[in-house]
Amino acid sequence: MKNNLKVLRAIKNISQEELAKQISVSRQTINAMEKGKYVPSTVLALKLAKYFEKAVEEIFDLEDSD
Amino acid sequence: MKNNLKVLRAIKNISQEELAKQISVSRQTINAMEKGKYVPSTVLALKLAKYFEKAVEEIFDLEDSD
DNA sequence: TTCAAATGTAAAGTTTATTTTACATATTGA
DNA sequence: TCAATATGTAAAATAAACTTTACATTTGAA
Repeated sequence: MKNNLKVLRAIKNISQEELAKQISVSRQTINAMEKGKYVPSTVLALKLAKYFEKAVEEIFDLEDSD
Repeated sequence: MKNNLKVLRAIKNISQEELAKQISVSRQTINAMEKGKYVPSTVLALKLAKYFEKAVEEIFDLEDSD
């Protein structure tokens, strides 16, 4: 699964740390997600979607391997 | 986090087992989700959304406790 | 009422998400 | 250039997702 977090974050011009704070996770969790190192929980995905005012599907995308 | 899976499944009139097969998880995973026992991964949420032709937000809902 | 299918649940085990700490590198502004 | 801030990464620990097996209960149709 891939995602646009890095771009969305750039548009809002906030750091990984700031985003982490906003949605109450560690900075490493944000970093790891952006680097595609793991798949977040649905709660996290919904929080990110809410924060960026996007649909979950606009941020996260299934891949053939999923 | 809550969800409508039971209702959506009733509309399509398929069993937990059938749904499990469709999205390649165990029946217990479907059952546990419906019973609110745990939060699925985003991959699973996206697969369910695709299967039911709904947005993730139409199936899953954040609660204050999230 | 009876039988089969569907659902609920539980325990044990495996895998994966997430945290914490810590450090190295990159970037940027003064 | 210097210092601060941002990012990448890694290891160890914990929590949570998910599987498998197994069994009990419910439901619905013949």
